[in-house]
Amino acid sequence: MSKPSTKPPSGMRDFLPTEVLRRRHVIDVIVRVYEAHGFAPLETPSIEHLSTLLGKYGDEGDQLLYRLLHRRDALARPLEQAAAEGRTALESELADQGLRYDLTVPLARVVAQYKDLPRFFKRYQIQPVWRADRPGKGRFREFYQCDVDITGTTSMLAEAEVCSAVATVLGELGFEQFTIRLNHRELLRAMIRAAGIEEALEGTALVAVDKLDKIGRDGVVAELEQRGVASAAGQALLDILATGTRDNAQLLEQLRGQVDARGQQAIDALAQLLELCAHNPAGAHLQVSPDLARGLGYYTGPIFEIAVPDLAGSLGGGGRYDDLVGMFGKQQVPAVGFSLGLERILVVMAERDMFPTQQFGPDLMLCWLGVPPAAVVGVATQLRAAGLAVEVFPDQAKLGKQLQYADADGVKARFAGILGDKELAAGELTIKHLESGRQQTIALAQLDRARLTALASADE
RNA sequence: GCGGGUUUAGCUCAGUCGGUUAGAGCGCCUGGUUGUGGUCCAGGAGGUCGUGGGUUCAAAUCCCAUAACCCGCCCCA
Repeated sequence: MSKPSTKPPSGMRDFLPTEVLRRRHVIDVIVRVYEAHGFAPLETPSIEHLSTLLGKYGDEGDQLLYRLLHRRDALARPLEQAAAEGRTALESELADQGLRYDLTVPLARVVAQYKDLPRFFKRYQIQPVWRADRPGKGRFREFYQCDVDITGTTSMLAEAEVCSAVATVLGELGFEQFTIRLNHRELLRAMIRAAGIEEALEGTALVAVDKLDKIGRDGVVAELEQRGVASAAGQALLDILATGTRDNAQLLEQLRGQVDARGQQAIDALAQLLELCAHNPAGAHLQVSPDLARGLGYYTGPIFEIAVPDLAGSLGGGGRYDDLVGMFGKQQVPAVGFSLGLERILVVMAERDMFPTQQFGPDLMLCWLGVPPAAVVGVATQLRAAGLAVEVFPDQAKLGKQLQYADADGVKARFAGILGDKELAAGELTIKHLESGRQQTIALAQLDRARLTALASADE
């Protein structure tokens, strides 16, 4: 029998210590900023009922859901049944659970389930999601999303708050050039109506529009035609979308003249959001983008997407979804949210070398020779009680080997503590600063974090 | 799902026209005698050459298939 592969499955990754520290650095910033905006943490299970997940993301999304087979008898029964009937078992007979595809749908489920949540439920959620997608650059089958959402209000203040949160995060991480592209689902619909495209083709039109910056104007017209949209209507739609100017207010006014009353309402909403964001960190990054469509099916109002130069995909996206909670219960609860893609952020930060140099490794590696192991354990315990992060060298070895290990890549203790029979007898420890090599012997009782810090800075 | 590329030691990679025992650098281990690492010196371990077939006296090298990974496209965070 051949040995199992030691690689993780395609699109999934192991995170070794340095990588975990980088991820943690980013997550720490996100948590701090989200909490500073008044969001509370939420966690939900990795697994949801398929009925919760299906039909929320569009056909593509349904295809990409990881499904979990029934266990034991529940799996065997439908297989036997189908075999007896001379057919293949249906997917729906074999699975009724799946891995979550995003964090928005679980939130909607939670809001529908717990009726005593605050009237405005502001939650953030940082957890992995799974998509049975083909992996690529910055694209994985298991990846983290970092969502902020506000439920219970249709106020544009909620949009402004989630935009503020993500813009602040990116700013604190060191991103300067990023754009929050902004559009409105109802404005898109109005533009499609104005172009004379029938309502049944609205969905396909949206998908095609979303590709504008990739396949170009002719490509979109071709794709629209292929899917039954008359060339003239396609051209008309693109003419509206091409309404172009960098100035957001001016752009909205130009669009206003081309759409009906409902479209104008959407424009009013966007104008109001821009006005609010003029007073928060998002304002400087917002760019009205009539061609922004976004794939997910559940958006109803403003939609956002974060673009940075030199990354094909986005760093995150979001929007308003006033009907999603209602799909789980009788009550309609409006909601808006924004999601940051952790791995996308990490990919760009790695490319641009945006990580601060991170201190890791213990404060002190306890190296010992000629003393009983029980004494080593005792000293380590005493030092930890004094607030130091202490690692003990586990084996009996020459002092040189112990020091070498203490300073090795992936270990990187700041100090070595040398415990020999002399130190033990005197109740002392020889402290060696590994970077400079300087050392001195100090009474154990006097060792604490402050003393070590003083030792380190004395060397500089 | 489509096109292109890669696959040889833990890592980065050489390997000629097919030719004996497959190499280097880094890393790792041991030693250079006592309780002091990073430099230096000497030695050592570690490879089914992605996998399976084929051609050949002989295959890391040529041919076919297959898998994994990477880069584009599509789609998304």
